[in-house]
Amino acid sequence: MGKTAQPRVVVQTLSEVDILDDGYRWRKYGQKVVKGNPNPRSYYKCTNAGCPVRKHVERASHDPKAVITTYEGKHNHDVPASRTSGHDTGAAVSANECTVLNSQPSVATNGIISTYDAMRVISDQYEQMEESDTISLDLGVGLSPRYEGRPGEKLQMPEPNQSQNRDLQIARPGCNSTVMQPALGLPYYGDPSLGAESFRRVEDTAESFTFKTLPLSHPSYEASVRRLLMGP
DNA sequence: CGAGTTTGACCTGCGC
DNA sequence: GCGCAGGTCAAACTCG
Repeated sequence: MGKTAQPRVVVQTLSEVDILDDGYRWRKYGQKVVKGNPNPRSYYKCTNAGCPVRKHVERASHDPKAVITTYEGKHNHDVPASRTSGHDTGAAVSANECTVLNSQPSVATNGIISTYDAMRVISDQYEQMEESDTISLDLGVGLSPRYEGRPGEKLQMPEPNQSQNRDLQIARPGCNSTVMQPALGLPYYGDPSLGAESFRRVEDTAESFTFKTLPLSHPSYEASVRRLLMGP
């Protein structure tokens, strides 16, 4: 009973880079090939002294662009100063309500939302959740180079299913609008070795969140984050 | 020179 | 009880 069930956050990102800048500093401590996935999984610890948070990062087996990052534990410190600039996410969510945010104005610039932002929201949620809760985040990152530098442009995703994901949605289970949408064009959801497994767990463990954000031009990802942090 | 990564070995939990 | 798979450790190495 007195188990230290750490909150778990699953972030699913479409990106060609697997390192997501969530504002914290991480040290890699291992890498392992897991069964059912040809891509190795990397293990990271937060480098902050005394911070127990760990994360592992792996690519979905059938979509090289899909990166699944799982955070375990909760940061007991603030984000490193060099990475913070007191930017306002404008994405505060009431933990007790079903909320759907559109990734627009204050949250996203040019339809871009950063993992950092998402994590801030998640962090917020943490505060209100019991331990052992699991949060699922789904960050779809716009990949097509053709979007880059085209703010305000209507984004036409090659795959129609992805275009449905353009909203950032936060939903609480217990509300009937819980957003658990395996169908939303994320192939790895259907992969028994990944999605199904983790989501089954989500279901019997406790509450879960699904976060969907979209367009994010990955090569300029850091720049985007910086833009978000510092403003134009 | 220090911080971070790489990589193989080791440990542990779980299913058969 | 055994074997497999996932997770962690730690020494060697790399890079800024």
